[in-house]
Amino acid sequence: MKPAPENLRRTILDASLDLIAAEGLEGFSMREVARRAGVSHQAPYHHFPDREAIMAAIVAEGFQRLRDDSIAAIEGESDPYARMQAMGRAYIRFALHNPAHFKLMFRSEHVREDRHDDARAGAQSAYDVLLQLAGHVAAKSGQRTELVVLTAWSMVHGLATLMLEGKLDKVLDDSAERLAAADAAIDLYANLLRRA
Amino acid sequence: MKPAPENLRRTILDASLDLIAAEGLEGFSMREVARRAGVSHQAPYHHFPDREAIMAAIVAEGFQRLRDDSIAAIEGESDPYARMQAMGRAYIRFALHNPAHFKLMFRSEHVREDRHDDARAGAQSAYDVLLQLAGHVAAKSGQRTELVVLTAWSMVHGLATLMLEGKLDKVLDDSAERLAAADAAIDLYANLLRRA
DNA sequence: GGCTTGGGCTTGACAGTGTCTAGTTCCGAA
DNA sequence: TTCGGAACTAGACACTGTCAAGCCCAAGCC
Repeated sequence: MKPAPENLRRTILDASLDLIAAEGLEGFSMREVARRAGVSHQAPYHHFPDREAIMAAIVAEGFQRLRDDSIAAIEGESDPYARMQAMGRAYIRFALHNPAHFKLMFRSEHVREDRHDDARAGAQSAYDVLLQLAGHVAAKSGQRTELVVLTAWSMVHGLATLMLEGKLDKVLDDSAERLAAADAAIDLYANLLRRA
Repeated sequence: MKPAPENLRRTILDASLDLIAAEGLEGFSMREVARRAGVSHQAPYHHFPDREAIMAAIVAEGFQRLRDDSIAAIEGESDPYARMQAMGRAYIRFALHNPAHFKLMFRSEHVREDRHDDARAGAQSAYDVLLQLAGHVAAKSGQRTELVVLTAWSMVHGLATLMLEGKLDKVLDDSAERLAAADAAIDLYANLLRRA
């Protein structure tokens, strides 16, 4: 009667992703995940030590997807500035299309990366892409690499966060307008750097 | 025997602020607040309809403090760019010195501003300061005001958020280094705009 | 005076949570 | 056939936010 042997772990992760996508981050609960997976409230504990471990696994997958999206986005471009802009657009789109997932990836009280190697490794792999791009931009613009990393990351992360938390809703009505505004901000940043 | 008539509301807010400062945002609970205020677990409900209302009141106070800090910081400067930089530094310092309070101000799942006039008004009053500064910067730099608002706010908010969530810990060790890096990022942004 | 009203507070309940401890069931190796 | 362990269930515990009653006391009115 068992549907398949070792896929409850995967089922739990998928149920978790569905749950936060549908109900938001605060709608996540071990027991609701178990209910959606069709198992007892204790079954998930056989595959994850605790609630945070499930979230850490989700965070790791999120960073891998973000990294993949970023790489796919920059492939079409050769100019360092254009590549950086492409990555920024991918970052914003990932955040706006997966709001709860994105939030979870950046909430240290939910997943403390120092105790979850998978989450930390995922984050690092996405960071590496940014670091490499920033190096080329820094070389061309004459800025320090660390400062390019810091400003570029902060810019797109701030855009994403403010939009996800609704802080820009009063000035940007629909999601198309938000995307356009974010792209314009990214363009301005890149152009300022280009002409530095 | 009553210490004073109508100060339990204030006591509850102070207890809440102490609690999140000490235990973080996730350490906040109605019952712990009541315990710290020395009253029964239901007493707070006599002054606030629910948990979210306490948080909304705290958020409102936070934005007022942020606004005051910003105004105090820009008073010493006359150049529009310098004033914008001063506000950015004040923003970062507020966030780093009051991490839980700052996070709460930007977490829409905890406080939905559309149902809490006090929180919305507080946020608006801080936003107004930014809007005015950005107007002057836009006039001097030839950029659109909305784009200056968006990029400046996103930059400092991204800096604050990434630092608070520990995402920059691996590259910025202590808090002095973090402050210096944030200031450098703000300076770079302002200087890029100056020479646009 | 007595009586009512209502604000401020307490007590007790309820459903929901994360997680601990004990089972139970089943399958493969000895 | 027995054993062992992996996968899972069931029950409990302390905690949460909030609803429903009730208690106490001062103010207002007869």
